[in-house]
Amino acid sequence: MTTPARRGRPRSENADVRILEEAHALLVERGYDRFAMDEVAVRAAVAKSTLYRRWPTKDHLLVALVAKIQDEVPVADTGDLRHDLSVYLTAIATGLDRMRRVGRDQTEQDRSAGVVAELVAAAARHPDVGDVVRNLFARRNALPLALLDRARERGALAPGTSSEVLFDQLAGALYYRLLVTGAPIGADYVEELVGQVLAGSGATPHSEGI
Amino acid sequence: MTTPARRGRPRSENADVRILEEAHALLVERGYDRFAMDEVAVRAAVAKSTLYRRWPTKDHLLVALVAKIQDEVPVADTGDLRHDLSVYLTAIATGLDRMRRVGRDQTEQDRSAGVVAELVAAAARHPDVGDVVRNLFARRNALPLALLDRARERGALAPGTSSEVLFDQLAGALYYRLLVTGAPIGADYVEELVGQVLAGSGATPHSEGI
Amino acid sequence: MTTPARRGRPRSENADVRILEEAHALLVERGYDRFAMDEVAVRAAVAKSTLYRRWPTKDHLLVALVAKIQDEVPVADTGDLRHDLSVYLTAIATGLDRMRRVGRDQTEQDRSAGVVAELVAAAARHPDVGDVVRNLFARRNALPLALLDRARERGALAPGTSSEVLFDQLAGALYYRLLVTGAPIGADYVEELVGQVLAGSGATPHSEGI
Amino acid sequence: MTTPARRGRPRSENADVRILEEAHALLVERGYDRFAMDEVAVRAAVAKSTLYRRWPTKDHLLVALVAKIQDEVPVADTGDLRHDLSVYLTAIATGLDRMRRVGRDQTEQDRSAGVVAELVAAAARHPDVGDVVRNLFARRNALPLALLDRARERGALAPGTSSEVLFDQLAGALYYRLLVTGAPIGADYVEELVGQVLAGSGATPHSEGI
DNA sequence: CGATAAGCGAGACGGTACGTCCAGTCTTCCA
DNA sequence: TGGAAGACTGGACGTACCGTCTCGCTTATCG
Repeated sequence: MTTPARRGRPRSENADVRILEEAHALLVERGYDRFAMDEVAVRAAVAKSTLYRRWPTKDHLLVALVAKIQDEVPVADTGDLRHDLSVYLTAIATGLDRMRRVGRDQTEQDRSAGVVAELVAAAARHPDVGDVVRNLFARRNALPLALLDRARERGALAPGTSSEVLFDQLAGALYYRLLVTGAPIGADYVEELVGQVLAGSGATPHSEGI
Repeated sequence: MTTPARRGRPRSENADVRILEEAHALLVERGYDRFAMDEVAVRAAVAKSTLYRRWPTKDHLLVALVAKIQDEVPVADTGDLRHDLSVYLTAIATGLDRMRRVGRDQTEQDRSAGVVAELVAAAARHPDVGDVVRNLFARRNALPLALLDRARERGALAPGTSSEVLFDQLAGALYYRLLVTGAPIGADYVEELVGQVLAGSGATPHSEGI
Repeated sequence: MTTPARRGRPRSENADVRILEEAHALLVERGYDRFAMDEVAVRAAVAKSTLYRRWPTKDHLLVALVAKIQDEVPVADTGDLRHDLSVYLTAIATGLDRMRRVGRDQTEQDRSAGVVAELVAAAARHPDVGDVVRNLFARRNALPLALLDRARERGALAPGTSSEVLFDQLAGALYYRLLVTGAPIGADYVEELVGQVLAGSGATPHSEGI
Repeated sequence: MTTPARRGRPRSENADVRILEEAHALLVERGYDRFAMDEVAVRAAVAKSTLYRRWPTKDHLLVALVAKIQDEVPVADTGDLRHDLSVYLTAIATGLDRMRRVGRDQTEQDRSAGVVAELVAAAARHPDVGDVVRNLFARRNALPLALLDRARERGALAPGTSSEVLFDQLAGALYYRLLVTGAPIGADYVEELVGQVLAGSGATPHSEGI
């Protein structure tokens, strides 16, 4: 089972790197809507056709970019479910908060969802971008989902509960605040959220480790 | 205290009506991004300046439009919290599902968030659009929030829980599925969600009415 | 019979002027193929859409430009047909020679037909551009054609000859040399040409004026 | 003096043939401006580099192609100059008319100069293409020029006339109509043209053979 | 009742990005 | 070295929309 022997000039990895670097810089500088393909091309010293050979659309490029940037959020399974979830969700919240500020006047203290909202819209515009986005989240959520499953196995979670629904409650609340209500998502909010969600799931509060 | 007696020709109500009608039709036909102000103007037989005199931006117009369309979702307080919430959330879910289909090929069975996603992005682009959107949701959520409060008062909900956080879990889960994961939001999902959220809030399962 | 009452904002004459001026300058600087619409727009401080509202194509703009530039070549009817034709054709030849040099390195001593050739090609590409070009020439040739007609009436030309065919021979020879063979078109060539064409048309050589 | 003994793989004659065939077909299908090198390459199953190894430019390829297609127009010297010229010019006119139709909707009854105009423009763009074109015409015109010379020698043409100028009048008229005025070039036009040109050149009308 | 103010339809305008197209060059591997 | 494949740079083209502006006209209220 070998590689099918590519013909023709291979794509320049160098170009890939430069494009993504400059695209990133530009996104941070300008934000989603004032991000221009022409400018990426110029700054990456690449022809526009090279851009469009790789990504059929500005939306595609940006989604790919964000997917790449997205930090791996690690999950530790210490046995203390409440703590582990708090840590994980706090990491997510921090990441979202960083995204919210991308490309806007740092001083303006707005409650905008910024890039995340645009990404969500991009996903809504092009079915294939949507697929990418969904894959991204699926991969990312696999770990915390497994965490919940293990917790249920060792009895820290009521048997009837669905990990997926539980996770929807948690992540959903964060995204809802970010995208819809604009309410702040601080560490204490995460704490309260996790507490309230676990309360009803058969978790012995604060004592599972014992 | 009367109206301060405007001078000059008053705005045409007729125009208002025609604009919103045609805008609606166009939004349904085309979806958010291929919705063009020029076309609204032509179809409503109205000058573009008339449009922009009323709404400073395409985003503003569309948000106003959606706000108007948005059905009043009534809340009944039967005393059966679980049931009341299920009804309310199902109504929301149905509405969202309708929005999801707006402006796209009816046959294509996609999982796109459509207009809602674009609205969220519009809110992210213009602070004042964001305010409108947030107000819209605040008004709409006031009722279910009050429902939760009353439930707590009569002891159907543990005293320590926050209605707002509770509601974030419920609505959040729906929007998260719509905007992010694209997972389906059926009646059974709502059922399960409400059950799981209430489980942790000191609600006596299925028996509060007794 | 009144003007049909224009509606909407009238086209800016100012823009027209600036565009044609800058287009002319640019054509002279660069020549036909390195003439760029984008640059005209920038230099005339005009939006590209303003360009394309007036001329649907680069070719259209340039043909219109040349039509405008084209000097009126006056025709004098002194009664000396040979002389009058020589003067007229020499003027044409000079004009063509000027066009030939447009947009190229002045030093390079080439035999290129330059802009004229491109115009001819443009006329071949778009039917409507062709119409403009043909009209241009029809108007321009009306005068010399009339000259020939009058000469025939006063007996200076054989009755059976066609003015049009005669003129084809004259103008044709010039364009043929310019566009096809690249042979030089000097004053003596014009002289010889006119002499030879008239010889066969019943013109009393050099003596009509007597 | 032998060929300097090429090293390496010899050029594929096969490729030559296929390229020119497909280029021809494509030219006929599309016309000059929508003729794309990429497509020739694909259709001839040949690399673009193979194209450019042979012709440095699209214009070069097309000029070469047309030069090759260009039918040899034979000249017969029957002694009847008027007849011989008519035959020759009619052949040219027919060829031009065929070219005019190349690459366009057959139904559209246009008066476009088509490929010929583009060739002329190509010649204007690249000096060396111009050389090729001029050579092409020089070779082609050598025969009729000789015809005129012989006619003068045997007294059928006035001694003072220049064959070259005479030929400019004839060919020029045709090209002028084709490229500039768009007037039709039928058999009767050729007839009239030749008649009028010869009338003034000392040719005994219709009686030289006697 | 005429002056003043604003709304309106029409449509041009500046601005700006998008995505497309194609010419001509370069790189890789294969014959 | 030639050839096939196909990526690359470069750069213009024409399109699409947004939000603004300029006309000439209409419809109100105010003095």
